[in-house]
Amino acid sequence: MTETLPTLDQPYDPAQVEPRWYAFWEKNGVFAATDSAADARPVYVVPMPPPNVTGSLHMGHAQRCTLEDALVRWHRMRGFNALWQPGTDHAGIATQLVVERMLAKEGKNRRDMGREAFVERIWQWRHDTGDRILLQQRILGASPDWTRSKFTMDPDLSRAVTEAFVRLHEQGLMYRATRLINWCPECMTSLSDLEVESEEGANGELFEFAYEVDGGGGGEIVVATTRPETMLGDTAVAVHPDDPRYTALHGKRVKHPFVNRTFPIVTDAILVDPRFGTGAVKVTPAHDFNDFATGKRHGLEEINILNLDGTLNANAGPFAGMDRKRARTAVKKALADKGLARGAKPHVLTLPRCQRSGGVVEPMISTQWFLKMQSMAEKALEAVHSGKTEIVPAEWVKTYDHFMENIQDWCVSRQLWWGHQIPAWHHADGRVVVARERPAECGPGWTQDPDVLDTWFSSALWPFSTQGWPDETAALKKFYPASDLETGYDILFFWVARMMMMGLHFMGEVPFRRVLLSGLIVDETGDKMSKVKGNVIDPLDLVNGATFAKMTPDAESLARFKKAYPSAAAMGAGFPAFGADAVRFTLASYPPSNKRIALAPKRIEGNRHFLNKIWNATRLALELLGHGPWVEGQAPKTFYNRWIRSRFAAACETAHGGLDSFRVDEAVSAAYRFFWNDLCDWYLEIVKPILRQQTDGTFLRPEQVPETRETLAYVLEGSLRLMHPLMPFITEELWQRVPRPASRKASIAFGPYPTPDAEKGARDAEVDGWMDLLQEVISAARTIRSEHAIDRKAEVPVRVRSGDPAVVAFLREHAETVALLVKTQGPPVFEAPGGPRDAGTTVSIVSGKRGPLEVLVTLKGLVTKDEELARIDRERKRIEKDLAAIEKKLASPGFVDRAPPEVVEESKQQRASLAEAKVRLDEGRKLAEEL
RNA sequence: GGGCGGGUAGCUCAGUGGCAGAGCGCUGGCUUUACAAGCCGGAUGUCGCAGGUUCGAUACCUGUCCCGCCCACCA
Repeated sequence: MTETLPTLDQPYDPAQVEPRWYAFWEKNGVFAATDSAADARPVYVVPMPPPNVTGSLHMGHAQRCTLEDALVRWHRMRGFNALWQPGTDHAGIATQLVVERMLAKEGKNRRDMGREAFVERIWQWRHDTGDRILLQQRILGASPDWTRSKFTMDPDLSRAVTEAFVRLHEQGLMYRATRLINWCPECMTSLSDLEVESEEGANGELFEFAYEVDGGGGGEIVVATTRPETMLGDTAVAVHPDDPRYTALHGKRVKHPFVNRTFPIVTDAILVDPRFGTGAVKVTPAHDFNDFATGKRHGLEEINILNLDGTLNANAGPFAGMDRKRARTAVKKALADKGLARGAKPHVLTLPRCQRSGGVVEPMISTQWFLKMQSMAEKALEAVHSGKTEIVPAEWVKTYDHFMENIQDWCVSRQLWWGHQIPAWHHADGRVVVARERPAECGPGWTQDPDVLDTWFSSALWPFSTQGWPDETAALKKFYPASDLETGYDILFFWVARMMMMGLHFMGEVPFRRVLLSGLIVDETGDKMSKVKGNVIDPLDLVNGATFAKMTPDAESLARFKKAYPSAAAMGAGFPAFGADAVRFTLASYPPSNKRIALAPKRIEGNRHFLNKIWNATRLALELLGHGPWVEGQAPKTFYNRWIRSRFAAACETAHGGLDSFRVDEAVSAAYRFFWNDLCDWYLEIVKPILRQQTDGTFLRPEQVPETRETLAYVLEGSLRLMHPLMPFITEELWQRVPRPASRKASIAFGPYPTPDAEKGARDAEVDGWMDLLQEVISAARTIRSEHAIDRKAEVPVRVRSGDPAVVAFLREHAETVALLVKTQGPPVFEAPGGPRDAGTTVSIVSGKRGPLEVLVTLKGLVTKDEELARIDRERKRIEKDLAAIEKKLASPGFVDRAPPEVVEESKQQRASLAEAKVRLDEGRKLAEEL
């Protein structure tokens, strides 16, 4: 493989790298899971939330791909039989609406076409576009087992739906009932409670009008309403029993002004709040949930005034045929004409809207199929409380509980054509038969229920319907329950909760062991992405690059877009091709506790730079390593090699902990910091001259070369494996070129993953501590150079003094490194404090655990007296501030007695060190004055 | 009305009962043969506000003010 790879002398270009590897993985069967009982590997299963079959990839999908792929690849590399179950959802209303809109553009509608032709048309469309999203997932590097891909309307999954429905019916949980439901006149279907969204803060008005009291004697009762047209369905006026204003009217009737009927004034303490409005409430049992309940309490008539399309029906008398919106105006005018209007005031209300169409939802009395939820919800509640399923982050448990505890029966029937038709047959005489197939006795005179099931009904079965249920397949045995379910919190009720209930009900076991809930991706200013707002970013535009002109049709929308993404506005004409890895790495870097994830394109750019760093570091390493596998992983003896192995081990530990606890962001930052800050900034810089065997007298350490090569090869190959779940493409590309043990398989995706256990032996706190000290010395000297603007090429004498002989000895050993990284004149000198100090020597104090270190740099002639004095004063100020803080702490009553001894000890040490540092600095100041 | 989350650097966000962090931005220097998509430095914070617990609070508790989200039938 290595021979055929292009050379690395080109700058990293994801477009040249990424497409090559996907086919390679598929060819090598990387994604395949096996349901063979003989396979003894531990199983890891993640059901992918099935995207809408006709949809195209959005930021949320990209996030799903990123997080789930990271978890799946991580397990796969650790030797799990990992199944990421892919598939698509038929998305009932959403799909039907889209196709209806397409038809409308052609001047057609589904009613003219007829059900069969319409459904055929959707199948055709699905056939044309249904794979688009699957291809897009591949571009992101997703690694599900495609051979097991399912669609919710596949024959086997449809069979599972029917089976579930029939069983629920047999068990008395699925029933048909006539009650008030949510109706969307635009979609012309019923909705579940969850599909109704409330638009808060809508501006409406509270309209008041009078009903004449019937039976002579005049008198009236004034009611208030936000929906005046519903008065056509009024069948009572309710007042509070204790309201003295209306006592005289109890038991009387009022006359309807437009239709020929009268209805009672009833007393109801539940419905009526005497302080609100006029204290008298019009009651419309057929079009309001409160009024419906009131009607039941008082035995009121329920008069439906609406047709299914939202126009008024014959019960509306003179207003019949009008649209509900026009009817509202007309009713108000008619009331005014009759002298019954009593004014209106602005009123802020909450409007129920259809999740899909956005239309205002009307409560309507209707006969529908319902699923009893309470007993199922109780089991689902228990499963989380007993820990059978863990919700991560745990803060969602309360939300889950609240939903389950207050759950209402689920209206599952929809008056749509696209979906699973309900397996029930009706006879004209009212008989209903529910069966798996059309029963023989249902001959002529019987018709199948025309309704289809809520799309979420089939989704709720996903963890087991995809594995062959109701048959007892090997896959079902192997892959149920799933291990982790990852999804956005927005479908916790729609999907997760219902899977919990259905899984427990049909399988007698939770559908997954953990639920991992992620935040929602929003624009950079925190607003939800929406086409209307013009702030939607297509993830593939980030992967492949796109001009803003392409993404926004006109100048106005471009301006809106740039406002939504300030950091993108600075990118010029558009997004460069960041590549899938950079997008993924960025999406993985947000902690899941973040409910809203503000997508900052600049952050992707930063991570794209990180990929470049990996690319170039690997180029350098390959140059330093030459050929041949040196990756043995034996414990190194040399200081720097021990240090980088220790750092690598720490990174592995953090990454493992992060991935294990669904803190992928922690794995991301551990990898980033290790690779860039430890490996590139320090280790490679130090090791470069050793491996190049520079012959200028420094770093000629032939005995260290083999071990250093081995270590460099080890951490390089290891860190590529460490990062592979997070950025699969670049790691594969580079891994295929780096020296690696012969035991490795064809792809990095086969692992193994560098585990903390394997690396544990390399952790070395003492080495880490010494390296910290060395880094501080070097930084201090560099800072002096930088502050005095010493030319890069100029060499300066450096002298470091410490009262700790061990420190002096250590630094002497690493004199070459200091010389290299600081650029000293000759070898730096390390000595005990108290020696003479030349005029023109500038000093910086590092006050560490082992007492202060004086870093002296002689700058005679390169620095003025004033500059040096100013610098020393700044440093003195810092030290004084720290010293004051620590003295305050030590002086605070009780600290010495109550704080843990090691904290007290450390503080005392710090105080001593700082105090000494101050003395040294003052000495330095005296000398500087002599400049 | 109930519930949840957030308020930390100019921006996007980590974080911890013991000296406030990252990326981006800003800024000084540097084209040093892995990388200028880079390297070496630097500046920047009443950790929303007020109390409390504590030897010690940005962190824990209470209250409060903003912001966002979810649930709920107030005409």
